[in-house]
Amino acid sequence: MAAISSSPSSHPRLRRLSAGWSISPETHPIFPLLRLCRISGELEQIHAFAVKTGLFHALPVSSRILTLYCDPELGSLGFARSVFDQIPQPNSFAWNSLLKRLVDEKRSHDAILLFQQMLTVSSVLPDNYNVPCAVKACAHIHAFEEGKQLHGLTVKTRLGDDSFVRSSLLSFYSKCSHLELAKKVFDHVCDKDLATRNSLIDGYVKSGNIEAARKMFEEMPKWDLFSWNLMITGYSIRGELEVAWEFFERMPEKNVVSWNAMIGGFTKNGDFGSARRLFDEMPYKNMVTWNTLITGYQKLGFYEEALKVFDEIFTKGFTPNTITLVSSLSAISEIALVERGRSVHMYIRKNGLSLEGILGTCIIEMYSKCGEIDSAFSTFKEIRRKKLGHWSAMIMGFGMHGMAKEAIDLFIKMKERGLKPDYITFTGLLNGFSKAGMVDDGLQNFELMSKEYGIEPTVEHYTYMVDLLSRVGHLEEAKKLVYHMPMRPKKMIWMSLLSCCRRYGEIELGDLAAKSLVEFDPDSTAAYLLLYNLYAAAGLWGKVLNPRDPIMERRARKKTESNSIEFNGSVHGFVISDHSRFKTGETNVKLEMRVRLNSAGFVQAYSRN
DNA sequence: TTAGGGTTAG
Repeated sequence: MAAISSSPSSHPRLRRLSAGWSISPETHPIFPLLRLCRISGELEQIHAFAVKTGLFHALPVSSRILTLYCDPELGSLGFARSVFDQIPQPNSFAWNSLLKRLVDEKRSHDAILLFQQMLTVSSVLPDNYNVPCAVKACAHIHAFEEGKQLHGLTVKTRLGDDSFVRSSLLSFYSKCSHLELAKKVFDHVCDKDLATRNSLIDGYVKSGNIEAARKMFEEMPKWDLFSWNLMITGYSIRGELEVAWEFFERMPEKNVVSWNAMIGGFTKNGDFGSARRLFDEMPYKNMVTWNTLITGYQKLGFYEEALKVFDEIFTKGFTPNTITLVSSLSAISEIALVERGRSVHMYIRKNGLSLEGILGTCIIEMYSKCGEIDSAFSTFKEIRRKKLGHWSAMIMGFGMHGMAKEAIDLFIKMKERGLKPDYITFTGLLNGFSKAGMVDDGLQNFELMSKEYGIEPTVEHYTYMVDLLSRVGHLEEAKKLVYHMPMRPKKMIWMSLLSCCRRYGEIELGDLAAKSLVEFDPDSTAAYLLLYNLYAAAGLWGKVLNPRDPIMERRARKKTESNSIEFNGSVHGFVISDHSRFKTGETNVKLEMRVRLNSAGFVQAYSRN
């Protein structure tokens, strides 16, 4: 209540009001005053006045005050919540306002909990205002079971006749990828309004059925902005940018979402020139605009470009949000720019942003990938309420640094805290076993994962298992695993196998791995280098020099590939070389990258400050 | 005129 410190008599309108009005909530002039309230300072003064005069005890007054605090322009969520807690028996307006604010701020779990709390501790019933909010929260986090229960509730209470309730359910099923259920809800709606139709279009768009989306769009009696924006998104997802552009140009009115959707279409399809042109031309930008550009660059591997845009945000007077920081940290991790990562960490700390969410996970991951496992661990220890993501990121960090013992210890502690590991946790753990060459533990946990936790191994899990088996020379078992895995092996699997074949002189299997590697990437320099080393190590110079060998032939037209790493304030670049030795020079970089680079025949080629 | 559903960034 620190904000309610000013005297109620300081406000001219309040001075008049406090002069002896009897407290009759329905007719009291505080109501027109509340309606006129536009800025937080005014609201705080009216609030203070209501508390001091006892008017706040009247539910119509307190609920109106709360509703105003729930407006993001007038109050923070924390403050709204504390005002809510001051109301002994909140009415439906109070519950619904707070619920809406939670949903708008994407606090979906809290919103669902609040709705449940409302049903159990208050006499407020589910209605056509709060049910759509609760359904929206379920849609956001894909809480399918909870959403279905709400659907059941609407059937029992006949709330399903309401168009808001219906469209929220329709959108929920669309977002949970149950389009058949969405269509079922849609077919039962008598008055199909714009939002209802748009929800279904969204479902079609997200499931890639652009034809159905277009049919629906064309059959609509009228469009508004949402419909057009959905079509732009739909064609962008399909990579049909010309059609997306047609919609963008044809629409009678554009808003920031239209521009963002079109920019997103360009970035997703790698046309950064058009994306940037549109970005520079648009009349108004929001944080989604900036994030669209940053994530676009980051996802396609243009990390430095992503970080340039990140810097630009500050010069243009915008404030990065969680998504901006997540994407930028991801770019920083990929190119291991630890000093940049540290400055983002400082920014987070300085601005009081919590590490208890995804940002904590990103910082741990960033330090781990940049080789600073100690900083990663001290960040991890700093986080008070650790979530599964933090544990998994730290296990992954230890894993990639070959610190299998630390990874296992953490895994055990995590389970002791009652947390259930997920597929990411096991990815980190198996990576640790593979780096440390711990076959028995690796195999045991690989089995435990599906048997005890019901987690089906992904291609990453298989990759680390193949890597582990190959490293210790169990090449036949590794080969068997590759042939028995239910999905197509990825490039890394063949790389591991091939590099270990060199070490153990397994020419035949190495040949096979190299050919499979080339199938993925016909210009794979790594395949050539690994195979070259394999033949050379076995003294098979005839094969090395055979110009008709399709793999060896690539030597002549191989491209120069480069990578970089920041260490001690300098950026160190690496290019692929014919030499298989990895000369680290002065730098003693503790990174798994070093191991990978080594096996792929990289050498340090240049350094710049 | 105290409260609600559908679009863009992870």
